[in-house]
Amino acid sequence: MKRQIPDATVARLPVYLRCLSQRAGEAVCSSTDLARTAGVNAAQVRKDLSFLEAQGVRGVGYDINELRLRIRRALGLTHDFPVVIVGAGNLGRALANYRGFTEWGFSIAAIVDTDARKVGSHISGTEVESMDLLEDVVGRRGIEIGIIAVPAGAAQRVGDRLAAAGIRSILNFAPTVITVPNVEVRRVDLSTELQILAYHLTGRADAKTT
Amino acid sequence: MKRQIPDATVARLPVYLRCLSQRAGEAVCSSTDLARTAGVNAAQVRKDLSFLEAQGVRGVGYDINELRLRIRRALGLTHDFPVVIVGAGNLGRALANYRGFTEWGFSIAAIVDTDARKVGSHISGTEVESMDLLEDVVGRRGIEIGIIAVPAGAAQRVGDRLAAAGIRSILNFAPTVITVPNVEVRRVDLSTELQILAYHLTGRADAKTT
DNA sequence: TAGATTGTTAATCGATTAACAATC
DNA sequence: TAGATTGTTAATCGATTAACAATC
Repeated sequence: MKRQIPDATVARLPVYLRCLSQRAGEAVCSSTDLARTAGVNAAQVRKDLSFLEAQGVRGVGYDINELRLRIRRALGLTHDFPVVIVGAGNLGRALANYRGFTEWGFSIAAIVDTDARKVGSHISGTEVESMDLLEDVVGRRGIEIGIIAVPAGAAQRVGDRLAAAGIRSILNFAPTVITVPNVEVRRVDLSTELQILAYHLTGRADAKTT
Repeated sequence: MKRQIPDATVARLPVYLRCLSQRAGEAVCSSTDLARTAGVNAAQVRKDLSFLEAQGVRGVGYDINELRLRIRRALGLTHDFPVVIVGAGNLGRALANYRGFTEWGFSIAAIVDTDARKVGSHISGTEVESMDLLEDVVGRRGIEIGIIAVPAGAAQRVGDRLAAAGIRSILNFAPTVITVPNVEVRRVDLSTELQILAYHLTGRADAKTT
């Protein structure tokens, strides 16, 4: 069962969830409405929601609370996911301070760093622990998701250690491509995004001169 | 001319660029090689590179320096892009400190914040200026790219102001969906990424119990 | 020449979307 | 009933990839 939600849909579900949270007062939302705020096609929304066996009401729309619940369930956000943040630099701190974590069912179970001066300090209520404890902490606290927020040079090594420790999903913020077999790695990279924007800037400049 | 590079290819070019930079010593790289490090199919690599009129040598591979140049040119990374960072909190600081900026031809032309206590301080050599100066600074320094690193509640307003100031591309790090007509907006969102990982974790858990 | 690898075709696959009957 | 909106089909579009002739 399950599993047949297309990747493209899975990538959009969190966006829908976010848009729906932003409509507190309202009780019902049409596919057209949701499509507009999410920036996609209305047919797309309906198609996506059909994978969740979402029950819209013809002539009315979707019950917002019901829909949010279904999306969460489809994404597997039914229990808490403990997360380890590796690296307590600027980025690691920014991530740890992001309070959206708990809002969506993720919790910072550990922050580790190699820098002895950082160990023992607290970020957003979590104590920074020694990188030496990584495997220990991951195992003991049942952590399944690792966030890499270390310099590029250290990222691959961290990825390897996370994998060896039993982590199954990695979010890599280090500006480098890492390879970790049997682990789902997602990369978030500022310069990649900037470069894509640059392409479109250039494209539109061309269009103007044409 | 140009413009006919598919979106999917454009999104991969920065990855290739990154992978190629990581192979300093070497002079030549085959599509199979590059595909492995980039985590894609070798035919995909060749197809992508064919849009750049890249000249590989049969039986040998691609000249790394030549290829990097072509990718940069295709992406429009031929001149410097001044960037404004809006928000000098944890995230804004992390972004400003990221030295990959200049490496890829982007420069931090301004950092602005509403907090008077932050104005005047320096981040990575750039002075934080008052948010009131946003439009002024964007116009005067010819800034085309804006990075939003403010709390969710302020993001839409910042987006509107950036657009009004003439910005044509926005990278939105605020955990909210914003709508800005006629502006290319890309969203980078930690919780979206985590939620996608969560889906796959759940999926694999199912697979194991089956 | 033999081995390797490109460039490109063509088949396949997956994702998007217009359209409309069903129905609240 | 009339108006609105869903759920789904089917057409279209775009992206991926195997395969292989070309050729270094």
